[in-house]
Amino acid sequence: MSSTQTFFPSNAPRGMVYALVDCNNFYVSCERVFAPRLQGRPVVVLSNNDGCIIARSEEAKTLGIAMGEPFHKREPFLRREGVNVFSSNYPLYGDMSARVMEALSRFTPHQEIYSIDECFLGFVPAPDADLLCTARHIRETVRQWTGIPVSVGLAPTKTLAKIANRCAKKDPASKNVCLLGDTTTIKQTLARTDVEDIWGIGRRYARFLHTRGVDTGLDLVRMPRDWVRNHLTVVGLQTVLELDRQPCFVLETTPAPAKSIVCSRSFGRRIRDKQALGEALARHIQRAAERLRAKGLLAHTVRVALETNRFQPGPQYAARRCQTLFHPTDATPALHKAAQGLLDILYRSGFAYQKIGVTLLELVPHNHRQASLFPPAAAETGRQRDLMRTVDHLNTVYGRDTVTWAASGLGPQQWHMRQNHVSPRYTTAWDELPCVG
DNA sequence: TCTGGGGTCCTAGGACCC
DNA sequence: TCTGGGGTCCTAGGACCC
Repeated sequence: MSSTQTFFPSNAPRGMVYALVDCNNFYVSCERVFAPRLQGRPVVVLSNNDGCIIARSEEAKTLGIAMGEPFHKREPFLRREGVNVFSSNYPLYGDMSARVMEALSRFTPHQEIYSIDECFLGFVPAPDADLLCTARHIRETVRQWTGIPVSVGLAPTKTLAKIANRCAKKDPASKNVCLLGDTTTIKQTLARTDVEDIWGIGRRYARFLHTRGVDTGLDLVRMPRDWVRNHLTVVGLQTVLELDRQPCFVLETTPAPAKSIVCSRSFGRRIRDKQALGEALARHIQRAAERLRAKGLLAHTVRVALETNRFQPGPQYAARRCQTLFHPTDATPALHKAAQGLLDILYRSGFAYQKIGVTLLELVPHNHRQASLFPPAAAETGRQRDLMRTVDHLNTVYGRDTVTWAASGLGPQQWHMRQNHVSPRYTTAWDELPCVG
């Protein structure tokens, strides 16, 4: 890549127009749909384990509550200010997300669901007025159908669409819709955008860039390409090209197959005992295997990671280790056996553990089982598959963990996570009805 | 007492092979 | 005195995202 500048060429061809639709304060908005009394009041939603604050209403932001703050440090303040606090309720948010995405799919066949609360849409180029009209229509439709407010940013690349979306959210005059179309507008906007607010520039890169006097998007796009490549890797280079209106990130309309499945949780309180760690690990394996089967995949490698609380003073311990299986599998018992073997190797007595996690790697589609010199007996895998299918079916119909493995513990679970402020599963609570008994 | 979880990608360095 | 070089695989670590 040469360092020749292609800084806003006046004859740049116009390709697709990208829209980024982002739900405003999504988790908070979901809670508000079912509790309208929360409108206009400060609301926060906590991470798993009630650890950090991960979503804030505008009113909560105004109170000076930051993203990612530890809940326990802020709890007295939140109480004093009368802030409404919710544990995260992913079944609810997932369901609301699906409704939003369904509404968006009506506007174009070019849709990339980027995250639980964000979606890229692709449109053919059109006059600015028409694009803005479509954006407003999207906003109204989603609000009407789901109750969720969204912002829409439009631009010639995904990275610029992200910036446009940010403008749509921040500038009240925009009414949550913003188009970055012509060169002048893009340039002016980049000059007002700090590098840390650019998609792909995280905290570390931002700090580095500031030390070099690169403070805004406009500063960044003016840097020599080789310099960017050397200091920010090829990914950073793509980001810079995108700021320069050259699309590098295309619309991924079909989701790529998963490459890994992680299941990992902090404990509600510290665990010293290997038996309890084993039970928590067994539970993670169960979850991970369920997700693996739901995706129609087999895992070839299992990884277990174990760690103590890195925020505590004194000696801490963290370790992880993989085991590759002889045959890829989606059977809970085989994955469980591998994971427990890894725990035996990793466990050190005398530590207070904070977290254990499992990762399934080298995932392959289950119908593409690689030809093996020593294939597992067909009858055996058939029986196992039937068993797993039955377990998954029962758990789907009668609720999570209706059928479970003894290895995950039958007594009270000292490792269970905290979740003290959870709202009802308004839209998916059927699996908790008393008739299940 | 209490600091999330689930992902992806890139790079560097070591081991090993020919 | 001289001590290759290129390819691949693996792992760890670092960076980013939501």
